[in-house]
Amino acid sequence: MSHSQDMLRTNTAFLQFVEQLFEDKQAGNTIQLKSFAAGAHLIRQGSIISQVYIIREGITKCYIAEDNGKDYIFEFLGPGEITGELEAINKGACLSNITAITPVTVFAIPHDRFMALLRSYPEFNELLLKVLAARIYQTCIRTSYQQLYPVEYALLRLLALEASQQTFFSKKDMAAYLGISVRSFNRTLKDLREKNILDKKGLNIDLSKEQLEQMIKRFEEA
Amino acid sequence: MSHSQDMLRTNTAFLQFVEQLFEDKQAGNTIQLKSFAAGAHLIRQGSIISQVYIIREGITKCYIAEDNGKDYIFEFLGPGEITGELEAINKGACLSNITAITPVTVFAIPHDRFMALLRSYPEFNELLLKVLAARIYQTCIRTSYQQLYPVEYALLRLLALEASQQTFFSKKDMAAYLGISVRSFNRTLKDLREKNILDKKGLNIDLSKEQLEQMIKRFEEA
DNA sequence: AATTAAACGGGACATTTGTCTCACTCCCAG
DNA sequence: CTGGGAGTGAGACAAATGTCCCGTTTAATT
Repeated sequence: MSHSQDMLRTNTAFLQFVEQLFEDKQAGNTIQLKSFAAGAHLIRQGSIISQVYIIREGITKCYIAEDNGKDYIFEFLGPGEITGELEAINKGACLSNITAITPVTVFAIPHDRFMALLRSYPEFNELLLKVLAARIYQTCIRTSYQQLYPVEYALLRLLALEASQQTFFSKKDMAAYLGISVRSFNRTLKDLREKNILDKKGLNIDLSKEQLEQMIKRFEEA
Repeated sequence: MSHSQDMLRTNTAFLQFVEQLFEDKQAGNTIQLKSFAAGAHLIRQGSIISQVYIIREGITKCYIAEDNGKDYIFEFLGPGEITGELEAINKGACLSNITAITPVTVFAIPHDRFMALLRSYPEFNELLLKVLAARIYQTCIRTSYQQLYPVEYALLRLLALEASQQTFFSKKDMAAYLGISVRSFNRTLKDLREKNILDKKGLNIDLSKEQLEQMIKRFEEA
């Protein structure tokens, strides 16, 4: 379930469940719809929030801004993904920023209501467990290969994911996702182009799936 | 709750709960005790397991071994920490290796039993939610500063944690925890010694808490 | 159409990190 | 006591990455 390596995470099952709750006059009366323009903050790191958001439409990025001015993007969240749940569970200040990349609409559920839902709908509880488990899973895998493989490799994976998902992010965001500077990002792109692995022009991987897998295998052996 | 930045994670509440279950003849009859010698594998990456383990005693390390021969340690798990829960929730192969650093004893609970416990004990369910949330929280924070700050800074934090917890790991493990080579680890240690931040001899931070905080602040401003 | 801000691409140089290597110590099994 | 293996420490060099900078392109607004 949702174990596939995604740069942009989505969760249809979760979205459907919340959608249904929202439709239900009884259960849904504390659930609000909210909209955010592209670039707007849904959640600000360090602030206190009293609701969880489930993304109904649009794409957001979830990142920590360090004091030295650098950002690290953990994930791009799309429809069906929840944010602010850590804060609901542990009652702390917000871990990260969430900002809208495209225009976004969300379901907003107050914390106490959210916790009550978990208790009254075991199915919902289990969906959340799966979401959290999947996040840990993904984060571990990603962190590990970003630390232990050259950037070139991580970048290739990133581009492959981007291509397969038909989504496109700014270079700045992609660099922040990889935890490197934009300069390094560009440099690596150039290297890959010179090796004829990428289009001269853009970001399209100039390889078949088989070839890409071979590339990656080669990296792993080296 | 357990938000403090720990290198060695422990969880008293969780341990107590499982301990009680184990004592209870009715509920505990499917819970086994298992022991592992130092260095033994509790869980092998990629394998299939059918139980979750809750550490009763001892220290383990949780790491991914990449194909290029490098390891990345996510966390050191101590008493009360659970492992194998991701696999119970998502039914996949094991994400990571767990090996015993010291002799270890664990409670072993079969997957189906574990999932049943979550349903029948809301309190247990909530404890698990908190554990998962705390892991995400910690992982995000750590990943971010390891990517965005110089190694020197991450290393200082690591040593401070080690000192405050009175735990000591091999250099190899500490390097794997930081995602760097042992060589870099040593080099950075040497630099810190030359700057009179560390003991000439060993790994003790040669600063008061206030001084250390100042150091870290200086890093953050730079 | 003109203006501005942001994104992009890359040169030059400094710094950081990895790889390879060798030497030293310690401990333990033979 | 002794040889081997693991852990440790560091020199020398190569490779990767960051910083600073500037010119170009693109997109949005006036």
